[in-house]
Amino acid sequence: MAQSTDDQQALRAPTGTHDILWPDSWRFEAVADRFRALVESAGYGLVQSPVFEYTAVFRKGIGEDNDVVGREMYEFVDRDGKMLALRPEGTASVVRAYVQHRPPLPWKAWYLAPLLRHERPQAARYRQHHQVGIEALGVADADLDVEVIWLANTFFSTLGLRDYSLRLGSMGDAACRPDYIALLLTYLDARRDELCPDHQARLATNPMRVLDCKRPECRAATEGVPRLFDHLCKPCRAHFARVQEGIGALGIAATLDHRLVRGFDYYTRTTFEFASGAIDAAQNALGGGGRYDGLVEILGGDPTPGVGFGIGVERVLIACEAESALPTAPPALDAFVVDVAGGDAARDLTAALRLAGLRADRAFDARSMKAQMKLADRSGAAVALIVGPKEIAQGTVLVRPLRAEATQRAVARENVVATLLAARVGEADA
RNA sequence: GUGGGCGUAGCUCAGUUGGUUAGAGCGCCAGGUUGUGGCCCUGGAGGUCGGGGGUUCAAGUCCCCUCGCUCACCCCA
Repeated sequence: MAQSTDDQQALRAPTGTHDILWPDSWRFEAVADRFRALVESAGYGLVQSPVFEYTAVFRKGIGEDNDVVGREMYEFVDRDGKMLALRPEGTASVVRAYVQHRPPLPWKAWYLAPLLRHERPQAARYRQHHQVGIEALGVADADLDVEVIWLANTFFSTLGLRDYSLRLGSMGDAACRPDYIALLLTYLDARRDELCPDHQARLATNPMRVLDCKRPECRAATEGVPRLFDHLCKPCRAHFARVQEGIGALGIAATLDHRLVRGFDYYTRTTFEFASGAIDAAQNALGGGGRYDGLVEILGGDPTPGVGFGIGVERVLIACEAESALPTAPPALDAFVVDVAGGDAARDLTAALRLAGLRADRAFDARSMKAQMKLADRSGAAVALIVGPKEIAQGTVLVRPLRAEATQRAVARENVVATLLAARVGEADA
């Protein structure tokens, strides 16, 4: 089983991981920045938790009967003999941090975190991906569920995405779900032989997952299955109704789906999932979440309600690409210094420009003027600042526009920074 | 964990029934212009043909194994 990595494969990114190079990395940052601005506008603060935790955090939080914990988690024993796991999911870590530090309630936190799961990679699914998410603890009010869903929806819409949809469901709570599961088991036991093999085996451990099965045999067998929506207890029914009312009032379209059973054990009441219609792959879920009123207690805290979501950044980027929704041009340089007089000017000018808040780069290695001009052009800079022996003698710099048909002109060395700053302000006003 | 497809230059690919020193476009470097980018022209660098074994006078090409990538199932963002 244990295979050693040979020299060749040891020198590439591990299976299912990808380097994100410039300028793609800029798009990633742009998405993250939009998310930060949005959730901070709603009172959420950044929480940074470690990429690894004691294994128990995930085993207890997410539940043992789950592939993410059962067979996909990167687990290891560290040099002190501690059982650790790389974070496969965002919520458990954040809730653990809450339990450990007891910040005042309500506590509204957001995160951007790499998640690691030993899955078989495929289109739009990787062993390391990133999620942005929020978790709000200490509030049972359904209006907070509405706020959370609104934030996810608004994130997508302000990115410019159009082709996505929201499914909404309720998982009930400790008062009504056991009764429903008993009802469900009665129904499914009579049709056990019609289910797919996986779910015949899973009836004992997690019967509700059958509802989410895509196989035709399970679909057919659960055609007339009792719906949890029809068996919610009174408080759950009122909560669900208030959530629907709230998102409807905010103009968010949702499809009620009694088969929406999300993967983690901790969900209670509200669950939701956003899927993109633009992603040309089997994996098209953008993100999802819900309420988890029992999770804090499971992880050792006092009973505390919670609700949140996680959104896959890579999936959002794929959707943006498919819908041409995100600008792909990174910010360009303001100036590129071409120095054919020994390099002192390039050294000093770039330092001065950067200190003034301008973006500036230069060539090295005393390359030919032609080579330096090519680099200047390729850099995307607005102007080339040319310094040769003649300019040194005159104390000037040639400012040559690269993006427009305009003539170059000599500017006194000490006025270069001010000239470029003025030009940039002029552009911003235009 | 299961199944399908694919591995030739940094990238996208060609390579004819096995037959000389393995090619193109783009990109990169240099020159054409001894002070000027883009367009054009010329030249150059860059390849253990994923790796190993086998068949053969001869393997990028055929066979086996292996590694990797990729798509799908399971599951998940």
